[in-house]
Amino acid sequence: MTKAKDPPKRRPAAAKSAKTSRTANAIPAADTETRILDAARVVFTRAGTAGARMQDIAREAGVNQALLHYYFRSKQALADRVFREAVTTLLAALPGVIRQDAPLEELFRSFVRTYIDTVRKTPFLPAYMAAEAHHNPERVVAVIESITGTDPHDKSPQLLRKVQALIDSRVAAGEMRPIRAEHLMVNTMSLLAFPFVARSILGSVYAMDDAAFDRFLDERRDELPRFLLNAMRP
Amino acid sequence: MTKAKDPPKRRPAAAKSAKTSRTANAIPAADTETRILDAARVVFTRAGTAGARMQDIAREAGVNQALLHYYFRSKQALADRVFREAVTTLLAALPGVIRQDAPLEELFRSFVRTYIDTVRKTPFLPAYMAAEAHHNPERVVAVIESITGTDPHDKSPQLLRKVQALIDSRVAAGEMRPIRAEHLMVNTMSLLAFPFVARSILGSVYAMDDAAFDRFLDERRDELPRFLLNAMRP
DNA sequence: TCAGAAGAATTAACTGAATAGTTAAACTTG
DNA sequence: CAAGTTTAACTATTCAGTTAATTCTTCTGA
Repeated sequence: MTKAKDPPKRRPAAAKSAKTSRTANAIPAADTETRILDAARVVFTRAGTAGARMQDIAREAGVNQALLHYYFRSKQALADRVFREAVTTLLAALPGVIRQDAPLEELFRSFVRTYIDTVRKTPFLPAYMAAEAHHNPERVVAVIESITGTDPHDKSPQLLRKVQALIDSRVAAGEMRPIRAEHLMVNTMSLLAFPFVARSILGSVYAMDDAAFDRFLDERRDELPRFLLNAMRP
Repeated sequence: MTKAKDPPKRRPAAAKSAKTSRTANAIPAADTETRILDAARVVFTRAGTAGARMQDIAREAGVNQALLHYYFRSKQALADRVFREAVTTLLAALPGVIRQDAPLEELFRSFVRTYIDTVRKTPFLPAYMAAEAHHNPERVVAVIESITGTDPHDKSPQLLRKVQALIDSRVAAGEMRPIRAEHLMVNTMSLLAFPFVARSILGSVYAMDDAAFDRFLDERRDELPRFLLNAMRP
């Protein structure tokens, strides 16, 4: 495809005195690479990898199109970079370690709060990731593998067994009713992620603007732990 | 954009005797228009409108690329047709009339069964629709409006109030705990739709193949009504 | 302290490939 | 043969990526 030379990229010279003219765009002139990446994030998350145009990213960043290639070599490379960041952010929205002895109520609340509070800052990421994952499933495995350093194919059954063991001990203690780990995990993720995935639909069909969606999320921070806890009562 | 002539399309002559040669493709030769539409459905739902190529659709249908334009005028028109069908199918997956006096258990069960049993026949539709809706939100309103004949902006608050009234009466009867209609509806749709939207992720990360997903759905038909009913206990 | 060289950053203009869409002729069938 | 259908070959456009020249920044040494 593209030539196999080593990357032409060098670290841009440290500082940059006040930009004199920024093409019809009075942005405080951040680092160019950063501006491109920000622009790419906007355009890719809105239009998807296939729907995005390099020209649109360049315009959004207020730079020449050649600069995108100068800094990121190819559309694919730029898209991969943005996608990888998105996955990283979304993985970070799940509490990494959970206190196994904490009351159920606290567990659910911690999950809900961490997720909602993280993702609401970039509310279109889940829809973007879902779309990309649908159109290009292999990419997800590759990216997760390169982020976590482990093949999710190996790790996920392990996680599943661990969660199942946790559930089983709670069930034995009479704290919750039995359920398969798959379902509890999928149910939790469904309740957390779907409203974000369907954000556009809520917006266009239910006329839910940003403010209304924000209120909706505020309510949800309280509603969801209650909902989940109730659902799991013995 | 494209020229504004009236559509060149005519109804294809009724029948068609045995196709002699079908380009490296021994399909029983259905109606050409149908074959194209089937192919378009496959390609568009997999790759999305932006990612799909007319050439791929032509190949999948086993016809010349010019035929796609002969029957459907433009890529956009074909894409719209496929998207409209998808929305129609997904709307049909929601029980239209609900028996308002039925026990809660039956209501939830009917919702879950209708949705799962309908959508499992075309398990990639929700992911496709979510992706398209995300990349092109206005399209959803337009299509729903043209299908139902009413602006969803007008109809959705009405539905919301109706559901809220139903909830309130059940709450008064001591059958369920109070909840805002928005949340109950979003929660239900989340639990139903998300596993389909995340189908690719379940497949690639959790190595869930078609058979495993089918079993998962079978379990879910029983698990979800229980989960929802429990969650709503007073 | 400043000329000017070296290299990094940026641009306008271009190229080539992919791809949607068109046309005109050939084929099929009632 | 006539209307509808199908095809091969073509055109036009869009778009990722390249090139070569230009401007900006930093550094060197007299």
